Amino acid sequence: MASSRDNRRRPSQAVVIEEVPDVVVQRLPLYVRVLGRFEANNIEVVSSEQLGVRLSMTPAQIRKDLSYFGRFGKQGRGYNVHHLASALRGILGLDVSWNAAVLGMGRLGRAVVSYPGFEPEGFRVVAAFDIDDRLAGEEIGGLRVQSMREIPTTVMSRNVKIGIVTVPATEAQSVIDTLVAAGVRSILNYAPFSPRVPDGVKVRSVDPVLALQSMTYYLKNPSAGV
Amino acid sequence: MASSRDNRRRPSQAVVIEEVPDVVVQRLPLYVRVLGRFEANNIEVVSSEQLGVRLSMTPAQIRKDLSYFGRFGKQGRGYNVHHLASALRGILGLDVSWNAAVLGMGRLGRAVVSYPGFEPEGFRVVAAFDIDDRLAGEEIGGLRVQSMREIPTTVMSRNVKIGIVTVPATEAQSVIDTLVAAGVRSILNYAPFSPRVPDGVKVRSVDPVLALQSMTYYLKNPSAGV
DNA sequence: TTTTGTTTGTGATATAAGCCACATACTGGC
DNA sequence: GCCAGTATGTGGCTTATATCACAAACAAAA
Repeated sequence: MASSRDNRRRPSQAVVIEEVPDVVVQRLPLYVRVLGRFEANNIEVVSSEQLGVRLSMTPAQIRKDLSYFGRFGKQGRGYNVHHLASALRGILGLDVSWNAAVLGMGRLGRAVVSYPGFEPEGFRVVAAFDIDDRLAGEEIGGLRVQSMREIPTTVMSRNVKIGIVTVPATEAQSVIDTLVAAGVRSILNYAPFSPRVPDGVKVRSVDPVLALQSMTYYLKNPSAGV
Repeated sequence: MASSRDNRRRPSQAVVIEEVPDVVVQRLPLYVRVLGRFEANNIEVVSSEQLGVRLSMTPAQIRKDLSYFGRFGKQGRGYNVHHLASALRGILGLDVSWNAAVLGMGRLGRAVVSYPGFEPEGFRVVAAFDIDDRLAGEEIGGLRVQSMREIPTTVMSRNVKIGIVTVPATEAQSVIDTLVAAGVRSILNYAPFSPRVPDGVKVRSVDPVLALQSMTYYLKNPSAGV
């Protein structure tokens, strides 16, 4: 029945950029990660089926997600691992380095500054701040700790694009406000609270306690959630 | 993969317990947290409006979520803070303590074992394991490190309900399989990979790198995502 | 008691996300 | 060149999630 195929592409005028849902954006790094594993194993081609198995998701979802950004596969064959991986890295901006500042030099902040997992992924911690001015001047993980008052100037001078917030929950909102005022638009929040930020600023929270607290529901109630 | 075998409706089966969506369960601890703040400030009554402001969500959503579990509010007045908080703690199983084991005694595992944020919330790390048997016997954060071979017996004997996985990504799946085989049904995963677990097992992953990698999309493409 | 001002709880509705299924396109074998 | 086998890309449908909007319930004031 459906034999009408006059849905040809219109020329690139009136470019209505289809908005990509945030859920999709959040999954892209997942794809980059497994593709990286395939690359490391010298596998040249993968299907959405294979990716789906690795990621516990349906092949259809992977294909749909990718289709927001282009056509990367070949029918009957699959995706070229290297080609797709670098395309996605480009889309996500993972082909360049990003500078971050850590806010809060307590136990957690120190751990983050010396965490070896950021650098290889292109995230560079280039500044460290603490509320306690007595810490200022001390050196932690190769960085001189600065006063929070220096946030605006340092964000500018060191091209800081990401703030990593490790202060106590009570201080976190004001630190975030300062960051935002300084022009930071991406925040990784470790403080156990719900940040409020204006439009145009993205926050992602890391909160293991919250994760545990929602799992106990299923421990207590095993019949739920399959 | 997801083998749903028989999707036919059973109209005769009247006892359809309304399943609570996982998104809702994941938000409950958020409510508990803000209610705790209100409690600490000796505020006795809050409205869904006030909660919504603190959590950056709509009042309607909060009310809908709560309605899955009962009727906790009074029209024209709002919710009794203490009453609602303890009701939710009960629902989530946060009124009792839970024992956890940490798997992997590297940098991250050690940090987790000595992280002071779990105990006050009722999560007790009662066992520590490492793949490297040479570590076995050493004491870290007051716990004797055990060989992974001891997982089944220790999970039983110490009533471990939660596994906290801090081994490298390459080892993580096999460690999780072992945990699951030993009867653990809640896993907090710090390893940068996508775990596969059978039905009935819950996993939540903590993955700061993934969070950063999805935010760079918006840094690169500021027009997107409001 | 009645009225006014709130705020809940929830059906109904709107929006978003996920999945199916198939036409289309490519590969490899013969 | 042709056929068999395979896997993409996507329109359309289904399912899940979020929001709306309003009757019901309560408090406080008159």
